[in-house]
Amino acid sequence: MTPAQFFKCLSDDTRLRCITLLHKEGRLCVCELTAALALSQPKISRHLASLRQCGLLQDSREGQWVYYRINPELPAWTWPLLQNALAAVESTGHFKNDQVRLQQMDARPDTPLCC
Amino acid sequence: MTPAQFFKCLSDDTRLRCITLLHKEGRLCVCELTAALALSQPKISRHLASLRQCGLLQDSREGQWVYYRINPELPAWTWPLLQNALAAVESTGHFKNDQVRLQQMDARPDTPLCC
DNA sequence: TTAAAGTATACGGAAAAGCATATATTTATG
DNA sequence: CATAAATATATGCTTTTCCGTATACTTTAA
Repeated sequence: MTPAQFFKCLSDDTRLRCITLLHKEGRLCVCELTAALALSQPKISRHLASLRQCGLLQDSREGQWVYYRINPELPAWTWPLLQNALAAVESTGHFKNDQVRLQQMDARPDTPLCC
Repeated sequence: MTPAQFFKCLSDDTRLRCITLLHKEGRLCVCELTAALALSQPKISRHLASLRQCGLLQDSREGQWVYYRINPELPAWTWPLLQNALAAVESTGHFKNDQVRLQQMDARPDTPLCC
């Protein structure tokens, strides 16, 4: 992944909101992101697929659900950028209303409540 | 400027190369950038205009030449991102061959040698 | 084995981005 | 004033991005 490609990943609000929530929550399935951002499932799925294809995200299927997380093996130079990107989102107040629907502790990870 | 817009500015190689050189040199005119990157003048001019319009760059005409610099009044949240972006470019070795043609000290700023 | 939930992808269209080329504009200079 | 240099913009085109909708795939559960 080149720096320009990395920035392109972050250059769209939907992708940036997904990444922000994934960083906050650790991992989320598609339906949780769809519910949290109030966007259509194919839209979320397409953006997640593009982020996976460029190496920013990892996915793992668990039964019915596909969980996404930030790829822990990203190149070293991306980490400070990612940190500052999230800090920038935080400091500008963008997406401050985005939040994953609260889950009952004993409901995860088997059954996301959102679906 | 939103974070996503900021990242879009950095998501193109030509723009990233311009920003990298401008950060290194402080300020450069269009013909210096055109020569340093070996790209067409309209292409450079268009990218610089887009970066100026979104607030990332400032321009100032000095006689025949228009000098661009990184806008010193960028919002605070952009600075660490910019720093890390340049560090990323450096560490990945991209654009490592880009350099402004050396100027004789007494030739600047009146007459860029490149033109 | 059928149905339903969760997810991915195909398709078609709209909008934006990016480019090469040509031309206009501004400034300096003879 | 005419010309040349530096820069900006217009034009037409191709490519990419983004989206909504429809549909296919996968897994679970009845």
